[in-house]
Amino acid sequence: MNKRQIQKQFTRDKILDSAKQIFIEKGIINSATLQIAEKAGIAHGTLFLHFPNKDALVIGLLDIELLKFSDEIKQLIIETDEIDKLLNQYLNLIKKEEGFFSSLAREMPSYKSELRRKILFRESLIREHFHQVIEKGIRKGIYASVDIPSVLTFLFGTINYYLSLKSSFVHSGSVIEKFHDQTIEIFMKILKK
Amino acid sequence: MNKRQIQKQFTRDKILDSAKQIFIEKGIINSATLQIAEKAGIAHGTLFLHFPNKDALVIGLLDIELLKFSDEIKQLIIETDEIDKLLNQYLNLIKKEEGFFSSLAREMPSYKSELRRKILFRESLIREHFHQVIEKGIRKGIYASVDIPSVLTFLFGTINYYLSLKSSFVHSGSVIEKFHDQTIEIFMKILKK
Amino acid sequence: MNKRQIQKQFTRDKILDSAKQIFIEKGIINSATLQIAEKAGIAHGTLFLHFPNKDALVIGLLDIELLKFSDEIKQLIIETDEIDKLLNQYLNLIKKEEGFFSSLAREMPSYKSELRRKILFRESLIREHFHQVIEKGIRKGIYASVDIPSVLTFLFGTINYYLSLKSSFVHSGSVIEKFHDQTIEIFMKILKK
Amino acid sequence: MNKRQIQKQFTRDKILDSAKQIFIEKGIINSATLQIAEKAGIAHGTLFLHFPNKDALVIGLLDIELLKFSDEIKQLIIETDEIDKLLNQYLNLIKKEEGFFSSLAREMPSYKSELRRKILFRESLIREHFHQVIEKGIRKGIYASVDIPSVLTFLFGTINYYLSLKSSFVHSGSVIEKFHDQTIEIFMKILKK
DNA sequence: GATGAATGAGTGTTCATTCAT
DNA sequence: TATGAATGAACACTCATTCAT
Repeated sequence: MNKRQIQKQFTRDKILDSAKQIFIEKGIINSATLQIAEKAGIAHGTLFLHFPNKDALVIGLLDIELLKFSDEIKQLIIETDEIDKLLNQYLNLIKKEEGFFSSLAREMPSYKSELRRKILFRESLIREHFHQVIEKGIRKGIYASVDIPSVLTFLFGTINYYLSLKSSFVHSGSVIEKFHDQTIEIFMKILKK
Repeated sequence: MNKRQIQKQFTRDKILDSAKQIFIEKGIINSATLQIAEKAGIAHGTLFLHFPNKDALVIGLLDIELLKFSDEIKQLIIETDEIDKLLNQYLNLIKKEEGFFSSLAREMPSYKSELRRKILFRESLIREHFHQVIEKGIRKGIYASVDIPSVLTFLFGTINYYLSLKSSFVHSGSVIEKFHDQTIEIFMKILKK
Repeated sequence: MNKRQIQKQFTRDKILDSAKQIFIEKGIINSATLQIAEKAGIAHGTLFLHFPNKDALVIGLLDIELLKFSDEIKQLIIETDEIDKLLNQYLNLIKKEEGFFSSLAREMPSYKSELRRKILFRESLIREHFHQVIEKGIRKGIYASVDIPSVLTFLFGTINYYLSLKSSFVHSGSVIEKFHDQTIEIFMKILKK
Repeated sequence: MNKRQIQKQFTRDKILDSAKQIFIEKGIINSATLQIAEKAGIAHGTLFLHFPNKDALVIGLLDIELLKFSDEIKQLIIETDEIDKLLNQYLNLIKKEEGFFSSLAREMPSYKSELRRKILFRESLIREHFHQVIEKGIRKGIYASVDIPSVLTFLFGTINYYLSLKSSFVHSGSVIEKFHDQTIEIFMKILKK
């Protein structure tokens, strides 16, 4: 990469960084592209040079974050096939970026369908990992033979609920941490033979 | 109530009615006060005579709806002390106003905190009813001695998740209906001894 | 009309007045709604209270101007059935609002088709008047039996050409006046038996 | 020309080619310099190396096109001194590049005065050719002794009118072709003794 | 109490032009 | 000579709220 390309990437990263911070703070819908540009220290128009429109910026940011996340999950899968350990690690991962995922959960229902589809697709990849682990457990006779999709919707629905209402559940600190143990406990109960 | 007060109440009700319809249709954030006033057949300014600002209108509407809802739940409680029948009735009640509750679930996370607190307070009343029934069941030895708040958060979180992403789960028709049976089934499993 | 309605009409008129002046000066495409509002001494948003969008403002202005014009033409028709006198009066009418018609002719080709159709419809009404007078003349044996539509396109095309390139034909003053006599002369020659 | 100059000319030509195509397609005002550069396969900034600004590019393009056109007309003059044949050929020439001339006629009135003057100057060269032929015809006693400039304004104005409102006169195909015969017919009538 | 005209800050997006590389 | 990232003013349009009538 020559100097120009480095500079361009740097600007792009600055935009994504600012966007992430502002999205966490105010939610995507209430964040103005002007404010993001100002925080990134660039001209308003420059933002649209890197992303053709606001939606593309959101999608760009999500792609990076969710891909990163998905990769880390994949790593976890390889390391363990016990669902409680996997769930434990999964919650820890979310906790690390809780601000971002909280704003995501909060606003996802308001997003335009393309954006929402993109997010749900990423989530479905993660669900898939969980699905496989549970399926294996059922085959091994460790878990009860539940309807896996229903059970996972229950789990992800609850986590989503915590995240989306984070500010109502905790004044500061992590919601995920607060409900960490009980979430695992209840989920294991559902799987118990 | 004298004639003037009756007239005032009538106008207020018209506003609330229109607001409800429009909120369901377009979501609270995308509903303009002008449109609500037009649908109510009153002047734009009149709306602000009855509600100091848009938020107050939303709160006013919720107060009525959730109170009504809460009353119906109370009635159910009296009629039964079996949690599966109660949950069944509860889901049926939501289904009746699914449009409203879906738009509520979808947008609640974006509301200002006072508004959200109000909604969650109303929800907590309903939770309380469930809490009592489960507690009684545990005392009677019918249900396992679970941590009731956690278990209820799991339940309400999941229902909320269905409602908020309704349009991703079903193209038309009711999400609640679609997930009705499995929701009860899983929830009962959690309570099983 | 009560005071409010008078005030509203007054504001609307101020907007139309400012728009007309600015359109003449800079052309419709290069006129900003903000500038029109400023010239009218009202808030930018107020403009959109009276006209839902810029196009509607243009159409509103045209409707008034062309209707006024069409009415005056109709009056002329009644007064005379000699085409040279009619054409003479017609050119004088255009001359009175030459600034406006010049900017119209200049930019019409760039307008969105709905707007253009509207303008051409108004023009067609005027053509119709001319058509009738010429037809009568042919029947009476005063004029040669020409193809009236072609001949009128020739006439209106030329007038349009003068108007649209006004600033190239005259530095100040009226183009219509400058070409008044020769336009009539040539047109009469076309009609001559 | 050394190698560098050849390369420069080559780039310049590529820009002019792209500009012409895009101008025809979208009109000058709606054509972005970025798009022209992309079509030419050069960097955006390079365009401004060859032409100091967008106007200069337009003028440069016109110079070439109108000069080419003027040369072809000159050739026609040599071949014939009958005005109807000349006009016939002239209309055929326009028809060949009708897209370009239509977009020119449509937008010329919106151009800055320098640009417009340039175009009109080129047109005046063509007018000059017509002038000479008509003059000769009058001297020979073939045509009536009309005021040649007026008569030519009538002609060119009408052709311009067809071109500028092309899309209102024909849905597809050529306007010039459509009005070809009647234009010649009427014009000849004006010249008839 | 009711009206509705007016406000004005705010939004996402475009594009000719500049200049460091 | 050529590049292309960056600029920033400009644009049409929205909407909760105010206040004279």
